[in-house]
Amino acid sequence: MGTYRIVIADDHRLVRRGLRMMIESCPGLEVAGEADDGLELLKLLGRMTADMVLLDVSMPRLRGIEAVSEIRSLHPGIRVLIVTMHKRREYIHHAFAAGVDGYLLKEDSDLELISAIETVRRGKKYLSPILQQDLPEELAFLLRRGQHPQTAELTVRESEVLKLIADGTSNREIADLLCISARTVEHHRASIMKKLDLKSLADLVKYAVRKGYTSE
Amino acid sequence: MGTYRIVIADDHRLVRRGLRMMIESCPGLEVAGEADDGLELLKLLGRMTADMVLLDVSMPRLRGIEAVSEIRSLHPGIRVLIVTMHKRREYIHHAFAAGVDGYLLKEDSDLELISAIETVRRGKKYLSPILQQDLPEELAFLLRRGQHPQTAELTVRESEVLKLIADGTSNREIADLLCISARTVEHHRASIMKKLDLKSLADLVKYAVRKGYTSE
DNA sequence: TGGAAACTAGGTATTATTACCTAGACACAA
DNA sequence: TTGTGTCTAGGTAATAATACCTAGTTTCCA
Repeated sequence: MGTYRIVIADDHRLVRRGLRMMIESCPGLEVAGEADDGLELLKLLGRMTADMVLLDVSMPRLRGIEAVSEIRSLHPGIRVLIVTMHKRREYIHHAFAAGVDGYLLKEDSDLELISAIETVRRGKKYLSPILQQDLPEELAFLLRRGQHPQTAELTVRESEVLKLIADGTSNREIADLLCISARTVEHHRASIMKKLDLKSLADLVKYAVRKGYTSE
Repeated sequence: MGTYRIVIADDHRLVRRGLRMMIESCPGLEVAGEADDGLELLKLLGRMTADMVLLDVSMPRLRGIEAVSEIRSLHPGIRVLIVTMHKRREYIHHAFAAGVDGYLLKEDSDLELISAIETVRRGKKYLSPILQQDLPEELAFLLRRGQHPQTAELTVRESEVLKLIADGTSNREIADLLCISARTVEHHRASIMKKLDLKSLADLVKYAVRKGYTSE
């Protein structure tokens, strides 16, 4: 049997090049291809075989996390290891919910990269040691079982409120627009923050922008 | 005379590692040290000699661009090459205004990296070929002369405050971080809103994200 | 050597947000 | 039918932000 074939998907060529050098310095591992966004990756996987994908979650066009679902359904045998700069709990949740096998940070060492690849290769879940401190019990529990945690889904009403907040509308104004009391808006707001594990209005706005709730 | 000594400053160890491998595969170049944020970098430069710094502009603590001014005044002989994912014109303006010698993108190739290092080493300005298309005439003109374009309506202090606000830091916390009174932070905040004609915190956060003041 | 701009910080008052509760009406599913 | 979840809305309190002021110090440039 041959070497273990890895595909690298990251929008930065320098980063791909660096990862390739690290991986290929390791006997038994081979970089079978590179893609610079999610669509490229899917095309690539359609015309070649691979054992594992190293995936950055912040790529243009098809975003990493969304690409995972596609890979899962089209190529269920391929293991997916996220390699990213994002440390937010929400990201980790989404990733494992989408079915990834491992989650590594770009601030981890090259030794940790190889360790992550080997762990995932053996069929185990992997999470960067940097993120394992103060891991919520729920996620830790599910990780141990290789199951997927629930992702936070916003209700229709919460989405409406989120959009308005991210547009700079105050609770009072939202209340008038939606013809509900300001207290109810406050309640929705609090629910959103809790569900998404957001600490500040700034986080909420950034989340809304990333997820396309805002017009710009 | 010895090899050309380069220091790498980037908050992601995997990226540093990759850059180091690429640089060290090139005879005559040596990686003399690594730093994972601006403060570390300045400490490092204080106790060793280096010829060039490879700098990511989105590091925590001391942001890359601000670190450049420090390097410029403390170690005027050291060349600074920015290596970043940011393609926005404001970033490039800021960088050259702060006195960097070159600006490379993470999506450039490893060959381009070496080419950039060699160009800057010879005392010439370097800008990633990806960014050279539709370069505004003003910037092109100034680049040819090695002069610095005008930047930003925001002051240095205001930029610091803006970044912190957009990261979800409260006025009270910002005051503690910057060792000034909360009133002063409020003043800066108001100035920012007025200067940029922003109506809400949400607008401010979106502006900060667009302009790259935040890390994500 | 003026003057402008930046950074600092205080006063006062109003408005907004957040953090804790409780709780009724309604829909939908086990 | 008995939950579960959503949407609604109230109480109370503390904390944060905003909108108006004034004003001293420093820094830098014309």
